[in-house]
Amino acid sequence: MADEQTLIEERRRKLAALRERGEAFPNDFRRDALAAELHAAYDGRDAAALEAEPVRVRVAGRIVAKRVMGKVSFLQLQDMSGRIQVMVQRDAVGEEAYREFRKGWDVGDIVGVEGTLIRTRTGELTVRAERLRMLTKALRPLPEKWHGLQDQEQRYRQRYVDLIVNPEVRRTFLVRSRIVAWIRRFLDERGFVEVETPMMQPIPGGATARPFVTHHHALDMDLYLRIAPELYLKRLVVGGFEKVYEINRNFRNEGLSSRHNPEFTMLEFYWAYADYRDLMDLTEEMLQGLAREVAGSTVVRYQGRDYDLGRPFRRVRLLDAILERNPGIEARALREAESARRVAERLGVPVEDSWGPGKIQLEIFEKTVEETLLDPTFVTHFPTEVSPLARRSAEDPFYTDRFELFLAGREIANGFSELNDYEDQAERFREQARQRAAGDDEAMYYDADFIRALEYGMPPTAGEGIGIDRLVMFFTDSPSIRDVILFPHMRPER
RNA sequence: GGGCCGUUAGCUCAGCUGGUAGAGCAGCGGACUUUUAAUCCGUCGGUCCCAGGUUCGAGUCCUGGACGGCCCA
Repeated sequence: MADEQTLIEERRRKLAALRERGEAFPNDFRRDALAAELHAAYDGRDAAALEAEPVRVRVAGRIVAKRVMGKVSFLQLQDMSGRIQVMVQRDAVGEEAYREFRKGWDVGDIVGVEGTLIRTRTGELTVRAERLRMLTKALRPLPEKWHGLQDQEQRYRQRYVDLIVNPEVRRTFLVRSRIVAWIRRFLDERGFVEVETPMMQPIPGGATARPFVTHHHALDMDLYLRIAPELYLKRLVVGGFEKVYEINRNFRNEGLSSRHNPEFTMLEFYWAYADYRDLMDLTEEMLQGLAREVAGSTVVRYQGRDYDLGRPFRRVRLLDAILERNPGIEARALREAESARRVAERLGVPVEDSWGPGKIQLEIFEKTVEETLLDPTFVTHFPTEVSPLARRSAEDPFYTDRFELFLAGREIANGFSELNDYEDQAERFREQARQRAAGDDEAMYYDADFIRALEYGMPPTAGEGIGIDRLVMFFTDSPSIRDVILFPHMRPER
């Protein structure tokens, strides 16, 4: 009796008996306590104190352990808050109920228990049962109690099982929830307004990435799942939402990896009458606050290394970061396509013929510098060529007033002073459209309505995007993005 | 897309140079009135990921494929 079907048959038999008695799926049990609440309130009370002043409780949850001793038995009950032990004595619940409990209850079932708090001989706070209720009979057996569910594939495909048996998984997603809630509070407190903009867009914009396409039947037109909310949020800044943000999903049609899921969560916020330096200051403040909230300290351990978010983050220009990492390169050589290409080739960085010096600089940076940036670092002044929505630097229009924040070798945030010169923006769109026509399917589309919006006048504004999933990875010490997404994308099961 | 690794009972894992597949947990039957991976006795349980091939004989060797993990692009 151990292949899966037989185990299920066995439980089906127990369920049939419940149905016969009309006790199969009751909905009238009301609990009045959670496991964690009981521990918090009574862990300090010894056996005598609990006996002197009896505390009656009703708890409910999933059976995660069952230890049958004879005429007394023990259960571990797991609810949303944690675990609490239950003691079932034949003489306390009656012979019939005790028999039903012994024969009919399995690990995995969801039950309700009414009883009194006691402390056992070994000192564990325990509900001594007086009444027992089967609430939901489980048909399928749970994975082994000691090792839990190890198989990565099954953990992702059947996250519900993973959550039942691997407590650290639940913790990760609780932290995720706290991070998002904390960020909302942080922005709300500073006067930012949360909005929701289209997930389905006629023209995908705001980032360079391949979009997913879908079709609207009534309108008979293709729509794109958004790759970023940026152009809509800036329309709102035009409309007078001078501090605005959105936390929501983006979709990008690219490969899967431990750092990429086709849908991921992004915070984007826009702040009128501010520039990219204000953003860096705010970002520092946000991450330090988050660290204190989530880790209890500005020193956070990730994958065996300590990261100190308490000190001001390093700020370095992209060009300087390249030169620092690749000694012997002449800065001037990177300003012109021909010579920049030769530098890239010397460094073993493959480049395409269509790339200008800006794209080549970015590529050299990504291939030789990015993963070395462990401690939080703002890399500033990205080339205009690869920043079609960012404001040019006043001192050198080859670059923009833009930064990316790197942490543990990964890009966490991307922000810049927004381009509000509609003529420059129109020209940048035209350049993107040219590249698209030349075969770059990540290049942007010309968005005429966005230009029209800018022509009404957008105040000088700074805007930033922060990848929530990567942030959660960092704060939960998770090596893979799949560990912080409840249902990561997988190929279909056979 | 490429390289490496993995897939054996519901779960966690063994299985050597090829000789008809094992353990623990879970299940089932029994003992046991304070257990903590409870313990003890007995017992059931297999599409060895799939399809070919080599061989007297394949979980094991070869080829192809599926899915997953890690690394690279």
